[in-house]
Amino acid sequence: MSAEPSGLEKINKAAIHVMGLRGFTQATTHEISKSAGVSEGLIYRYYQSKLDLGLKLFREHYQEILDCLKEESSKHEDHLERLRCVAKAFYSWFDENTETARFLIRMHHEFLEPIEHKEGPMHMLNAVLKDILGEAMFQLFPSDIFSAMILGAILQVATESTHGQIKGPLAPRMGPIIDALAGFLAQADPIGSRGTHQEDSNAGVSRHDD
Amino acid sequence: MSAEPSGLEKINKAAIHVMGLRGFTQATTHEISKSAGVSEGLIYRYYQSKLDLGLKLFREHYQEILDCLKEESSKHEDHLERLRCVAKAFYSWFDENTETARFLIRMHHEFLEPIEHKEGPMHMLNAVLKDILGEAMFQLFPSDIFSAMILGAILQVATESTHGQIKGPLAPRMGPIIDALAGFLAQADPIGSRGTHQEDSNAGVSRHDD
Amino acid sequence: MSAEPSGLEKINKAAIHVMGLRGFTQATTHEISKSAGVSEGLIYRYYQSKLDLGLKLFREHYQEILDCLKEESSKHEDHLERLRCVAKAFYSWFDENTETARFLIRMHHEFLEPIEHKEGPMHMLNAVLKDILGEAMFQLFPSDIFSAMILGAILQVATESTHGQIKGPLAPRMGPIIDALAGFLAQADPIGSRGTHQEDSNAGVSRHDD
Amino acid sequence: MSAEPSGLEKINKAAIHVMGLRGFTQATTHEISKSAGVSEGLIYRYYQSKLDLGLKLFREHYQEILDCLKEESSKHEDHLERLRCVAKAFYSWFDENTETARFLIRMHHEFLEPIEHKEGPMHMLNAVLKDILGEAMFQLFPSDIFSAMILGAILQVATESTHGQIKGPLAPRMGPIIDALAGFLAQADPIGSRGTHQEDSNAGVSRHDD
DNA sequence: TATGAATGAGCATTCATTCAT
DNA sequence: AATGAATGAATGCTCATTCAT
Repeated sequence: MSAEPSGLEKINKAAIHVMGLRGFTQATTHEISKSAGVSEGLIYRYYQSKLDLGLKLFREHYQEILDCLKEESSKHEDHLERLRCVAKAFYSWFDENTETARFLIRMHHEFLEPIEHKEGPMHMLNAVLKDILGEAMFQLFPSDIFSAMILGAILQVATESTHGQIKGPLAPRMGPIIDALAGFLAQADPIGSRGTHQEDSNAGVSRHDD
Repeated sequence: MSAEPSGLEKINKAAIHVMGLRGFTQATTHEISKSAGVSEGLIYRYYQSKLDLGLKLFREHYQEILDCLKEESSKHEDHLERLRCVAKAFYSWFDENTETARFLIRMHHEFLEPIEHKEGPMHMLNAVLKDILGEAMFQLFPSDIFSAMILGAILQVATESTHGQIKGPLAPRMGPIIDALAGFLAQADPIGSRGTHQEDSNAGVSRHDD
Repeated sequence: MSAEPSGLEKINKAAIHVMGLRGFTQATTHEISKSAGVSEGLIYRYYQSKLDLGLKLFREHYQEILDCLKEESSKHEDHLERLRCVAKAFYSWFDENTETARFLIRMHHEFLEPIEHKEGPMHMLNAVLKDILGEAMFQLFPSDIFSAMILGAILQVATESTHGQIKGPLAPRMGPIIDALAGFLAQADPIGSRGTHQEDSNAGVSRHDD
Repeated sequence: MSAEPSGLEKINKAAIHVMGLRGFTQATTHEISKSAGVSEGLIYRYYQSKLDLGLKLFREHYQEILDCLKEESSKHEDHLERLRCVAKAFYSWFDENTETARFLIRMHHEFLEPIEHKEGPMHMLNAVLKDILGEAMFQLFPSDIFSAMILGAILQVATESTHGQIKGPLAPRMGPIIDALAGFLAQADPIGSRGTHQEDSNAGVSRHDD
C-alpha cells in the first residue's frame, strides 16, 4: 500500500522540505524538482507558478493546524484550560510534523504581505487566539498586544527548535512548563477562570504604578 | 554640520530601509542605490557583496541594541527588575528606531543560517537574556526554553507592530503591561527576586504533576 | 451519417482553427488538442511533429484551392476572362471557407522559409497565375513582378477581411469591382485578349521614358 | 566618425535583422544579442521586454516611412501623380533599407493583433492611402477595398523581393511599370485627375454588366 | 570618489514530444 | 485508437557584480 507516491505528492513534500529549509524566495524550482525526483516542468502541471505552489501548500496546512487547534479549544469551557490544552496540542502537532511546521513558520514571514490584505494568516491566528483567551483577559490587557505575546511565547520555542537552538521533541518538555505557568496564572488569579473580577483585575494591572 | 551625508551613509540608510521593507533576498542593489541616490557600483566600493552589506549592517545594529540592553541590565541587581527595565528599554529603542528595528527583525530570520554556526545572533541574544534572567529562574525551567518564551513574547509584539498589525508607539502601551506582568510574577512568587526558594520553585513546577 | 468525426478529423479542424487564429508558432499543441477535444498525445499518432501537422494541412488545402482555380482557369480561352473568373472563384471559395482561408493566409508567411526551396507555394501560385495571365501580358511587364502585383491586389483584400478590416462576404462586393477592372483593362487595350500588339505594348510601357 | 556603435544601436540593428529573418516569435533574445555582439542582459537596460523591443522599433520605422510617403504625397496635387510618385518613393526607400523593410513587412502581420485596437498600422497606412488616392476614386470603388488592392499590389512585390522570389533592386524595374500603369489609368480615364465624371465613372464600372 | 554601461550565470516558466497504460 | 503524466531543452528575463572612465 502507498506503493508509489504520485508526482503531485512528491512535489508537495519536496516543496515543503526545500522551502522550509531555504525560505520561499531562496528555494528554486530546480532544487524542489530535484529533491522530489521529478522534472522541473511537472510542477507546472499542478501549479500555475512557484508562488501558487507555496501559497496553496501554506494555506492548506495552515488551515489544517488551525482547525486542529480550534477543535481542541472547543473541548474546554475554561479559558485557562483552553490555553493550556491548545498549547500542548500545538507542540504535539509540531513534534509530529516537523517539516511542515518549519515550512509554515518560515512562510509566515515571507507571505505576510502578499496575503495579509485578504484572508491573512495573522488575522486567522489572532481570531483563534482571541477565542481561546476569551473576552475576560482582554479587559486586563489590550487584546492585540496580549495575544501577540502569548503567540510569540509559544511560537518562538517552536522557531528555535526548528533552527536547532532547542533540541529534541517539544511536547514532553513543554507539557510540564505549560502546566506550571497555568498554575501561576491561576494562582495570580486576576486572569482566572473563576470569574472576571473587574476590580481585582485593575488592581493587578496598576499595582506597580503605586 | 554634516550638511551632506557621505555616500556610505546614504547607502547604509537606504539598505536598512529597503531590506527592512522587502527582505534581504527581495531587496535589489538597484533599488537600494536608487533609494540612496547613488550609483549601483558605489556599493561595491564599501562592501564586497550584497550579503556583506546586509550582514555588516545587521551585526553592527544588532550589537548596538544588545549593548544598550546589557547596559540597562547592569544597572539593576534584582532579576525581575532587570527584565522589567530591559523590556521597557527595548520598546523605547524600538519606537525611536523603527526602520532599524524592522530591518533587524526581518534579517533575523533570513540570516539565521549563514550566521548561526559562528557568532550567531540567537546565541548572543540568549546570552544577554540569561544574564538578565539569572541562574535562579533556570532552576525552575530549562533556560533555553524559558528565554525563548520571554524573547518571543517581547519580539512578537514588535514584529506585529512592524507589519502594521499593532498600531502606534509601543513603549507607552507596553510600559503598564510589563509592570503588571512583573507584578503577577512577583505575586506568584516562585519566580521572584526575593531569593531562590528551591522548594517553592519545585512545588510550583511540579504542582500539576501530583 | 458520419455522426461522430474521427480523431484525425477533429485534430485537423482544430489545428486549422487555432493556427489560423494565433499563427503557427503561437499555436500550442495543447490548445489544439483541447479545441479538438482529444488528448495531446493523439496528434503524434497521425503526425510526426507540430511542423508536420501544419505543413501537411497547408499543402493539402493549398493544393485544393490551387486545383480549384486551375480548373476554373481551364474553362476559358481568353486571358482576361480567365483572370476575371478565377478571381471571382477565389473570393467565392474564400467566403465559403473562411477558417481554411485564414489558416492558409497566415501560414503563407510563416512557412515561406521551411518550404520555399522545394515545392514552395509561391512558385506554385506563380505558375498558376502565369498560366492564367498568359505569355501575352508578360511581354509588356516582367512576369514575376506583374503576377506579384495581381496576386497582391487579390490577396490583400482577403487578408484584410481575415483581420476584420474589411467586413462581410467578399464575393458579392468583389464581383462588380473585378468586372469593372477587367473593363478598364480591355478598354486600355494593350493588355488585351484580342491579340498581342507588340508595337502598342511597347508604346505603352515606354511612353514615360520618352 | 561613428567610431563605435553604442550598445543600443547594435541591439536595434541586430533585432531588426534577426526579427526580419525569423519573425518576431521565432527570434530569440539569445540570437539577437549574439548577432549584436552584446550580452543578453543588455537588451533589458534599454527595453522592458522582447515585445517592447519589437514594438518600439516597429512603430519608429513605420512612422518614418509613413512620414516619408506623406511628404512625397503632399508635393503633388494630382491624385494619379501622387500615387505614381509615392509608389516610386516607396520602392526607392525599400532598395535603400532592405533590412528595415523586411522587418516591417514581417512584423506587420505578427503585430496586427497586439496593436490594431489603438493606433494600428493598418489604419495609418489606409489613412495615407486614402489621402493619396483622393475622394474621387472612392466614388468608383469602396475605399476600403480599393486601397487594399493598391496596397497589396505594391507590397506583394516588396514581399516577394524580401523572400528572394524577385531579384535585384526594385526601383529601377518598378519605375517604368508604374509609369506605364499610370498611363493606362489616365488613358482609361474614369479614374482620372481631370475631374470626377460621375456618369463616366459609372459607365466604366457597369460596362461589363451590359 | 563616483558613475552606469555591460556582463553572464541563474531563475521561473513554456511546450513539443514521449511513453506506459 | 486513445490517454495524460512526465520530460527536458529552450526561452525570456533578473540581478549581483565588474570595470573603463
